[in-house]
Amino acid sequence: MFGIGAGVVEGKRVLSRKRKRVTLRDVARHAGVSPTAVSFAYNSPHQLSHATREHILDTAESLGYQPHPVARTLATGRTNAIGLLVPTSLNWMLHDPLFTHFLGEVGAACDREERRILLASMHESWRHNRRQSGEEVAPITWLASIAADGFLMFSINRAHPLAEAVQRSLRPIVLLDSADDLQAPTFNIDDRGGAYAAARHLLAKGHRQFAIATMTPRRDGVVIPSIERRVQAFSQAVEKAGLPPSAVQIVHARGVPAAGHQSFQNIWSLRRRPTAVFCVSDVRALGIMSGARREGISVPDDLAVVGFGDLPDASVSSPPLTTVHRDMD
Amino acid sequence: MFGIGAGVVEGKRVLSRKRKRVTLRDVARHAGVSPTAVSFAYNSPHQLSHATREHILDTAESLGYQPHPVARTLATGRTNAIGLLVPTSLNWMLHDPLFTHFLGEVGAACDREERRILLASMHESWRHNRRQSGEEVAPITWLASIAADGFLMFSINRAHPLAEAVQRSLRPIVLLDSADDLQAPTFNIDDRGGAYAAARHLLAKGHRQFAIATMTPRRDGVVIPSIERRVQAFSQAVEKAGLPPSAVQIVHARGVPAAGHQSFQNIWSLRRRPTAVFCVSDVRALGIMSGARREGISVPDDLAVVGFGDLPDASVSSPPLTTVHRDMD
DNA sequence: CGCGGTTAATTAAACGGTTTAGTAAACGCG
DNA sequence: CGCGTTTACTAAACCGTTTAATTAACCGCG
Repeated sequence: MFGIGAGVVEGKRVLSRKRKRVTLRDVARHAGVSPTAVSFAYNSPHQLSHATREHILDTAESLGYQPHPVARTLATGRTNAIGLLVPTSLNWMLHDPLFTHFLGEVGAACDREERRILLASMHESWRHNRRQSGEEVAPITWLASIAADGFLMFSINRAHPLAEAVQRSLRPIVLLDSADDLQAPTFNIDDRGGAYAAARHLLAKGHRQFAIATMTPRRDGVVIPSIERRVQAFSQAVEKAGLPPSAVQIVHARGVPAAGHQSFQNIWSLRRRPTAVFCVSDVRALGIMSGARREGISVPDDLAVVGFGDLPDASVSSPPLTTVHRDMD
Repeated sequence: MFGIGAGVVEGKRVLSRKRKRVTLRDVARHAGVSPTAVSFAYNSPHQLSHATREHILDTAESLGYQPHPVARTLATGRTNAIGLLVPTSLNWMLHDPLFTHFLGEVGAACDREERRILLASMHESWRHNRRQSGEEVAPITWLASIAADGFLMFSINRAHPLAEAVQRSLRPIVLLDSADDLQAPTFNIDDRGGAYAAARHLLAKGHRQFAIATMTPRRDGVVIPSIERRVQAFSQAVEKAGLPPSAVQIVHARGVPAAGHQSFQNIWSLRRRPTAVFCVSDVRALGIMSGARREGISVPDDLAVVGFGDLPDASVSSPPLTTVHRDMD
């Protein structure tokens, strides 16, 4: 326990360490002020004299100091990130044009106010964990592990295992494209109304035999609510018009829009050949129209095709939609 | 300074405070062990006897304890997030099918290993900051403010103001869709090769007058490299074949794919009417084909249309592409 | 000169974990 | 029994900030 000995050891350490991070304290020491002063220089300049502030900032720059975002977060409680929670793999989500649209808007809103988006998908991570550790991660724990100030949840409804945990969370939540039965602000697109209008339109034109072109369902039964609502609303509208359930046939298409030709053939070869097709999205409709024409089938004479315009530049053929342009709190 | 007095005050506080977070220390106190032991119970079970560990975990659960992710990060240095840096607003980025594809793949890779994606766009935030505070944020500072273990940079090339700062960063970096002149691992798609092949194909078929259908350029001059490369390579291939620069006309289209009709008309009404169109993406090609047919123009007899298949389910009409399926380190 | 009131800067206590070094008890072994 | 090793656990330092409470200095005023 010799003072000098300790000093030497410390000196050696500093030299031997690869690249020690420059901390706020280092700046303070070099500038001959207290750590608090350095913090003030960045966060509340009015507490410092102009000269001191300048001096501190100069020192900081010459040392190459960069504030540590995580330490700052720990002290302030603010992350500057909002968590975007999606029910399945991103991979799959990006097929949903509604999601893409929302993601874009949220992104714009975020970098307008110097925030970031933290993307987390809840599906895969649960499965993974269960397998690896043998212990299932509770939804609430999973949620707690995400360093975000608030959450945006896409396509979560009451049935989702996370729904309950979310309520108990103390952080603010906004739901996107969800059944609005959770106690939180919600933004949706008028899927039902749009699909319903499309059906009315086609019925008015005299069509009596329909096909719905939608996505191939996942094996695990996870659905995309917006798509689901469109399919249901369309079917219901037809049923309400007094037609039998067989008047609507649902056709699944692999990919969009490239597989349009295949999609069309699936539709065209149905036992009860439809006179009109309702597509759950516009790209899908374009693919099918293109496929039809390659076969020499005239649209809309031989086959009427209606899309769903969920993109900002809403298409010609689509029923109206309630567009949502809102940024987050 | 009365012991009892202090106790009362503390008691009052605990009651009055809204909802104090349960910390690791609280668990330790209730379980009658040291904080270290609690930490061990979660992070290195082998250091504890089975009985103690169980006891600690039970106590933790009964108290509703959840580890604080930020504190953990501060102590360990690991964020479990990778930063995905994009050059412009997300809004705009999502128009790039290549980006969407990558984003999906990265997302899948991430939730495979319990990680998250932190999305940050560098363009808007800089502009914003400059205006607000009067002081420009240095790229290096901006980079340092992102709490991520490593970075994925999309469409960054040497000209970008961030490029230099990135090199100096101590965190690992992977470049996506970039000019490969930075010292880092890179993943690209063969844009040049694909576009070149498309041009050769059309030339071989006898076409001599072309149009390129691409995106409307941004006012601020920011470009999408992958798209840019395709346009350039196509033009070069035509030029190399001995045709004059006027043999290639570039047409900008507003939206995809809905605006296909408008796009087609723009092309068809060109002074030198082309016999073939090269589209920088597949959806665009579909839109234009659809527009052409509405006007009774036959594809490919009157007008040949070629797309660029950058989606996983590569289309019929597209030249081959180098597909990339790699997850991150 | 003594007294409030600013201003400029400091001290010390959070924030909530991890990790190194260390200790006491139990264990193995000749 | 003496000695080295393992086991189970703890004390204290650390990660890098913010912020409430406090002090020192200076100013004008009656």
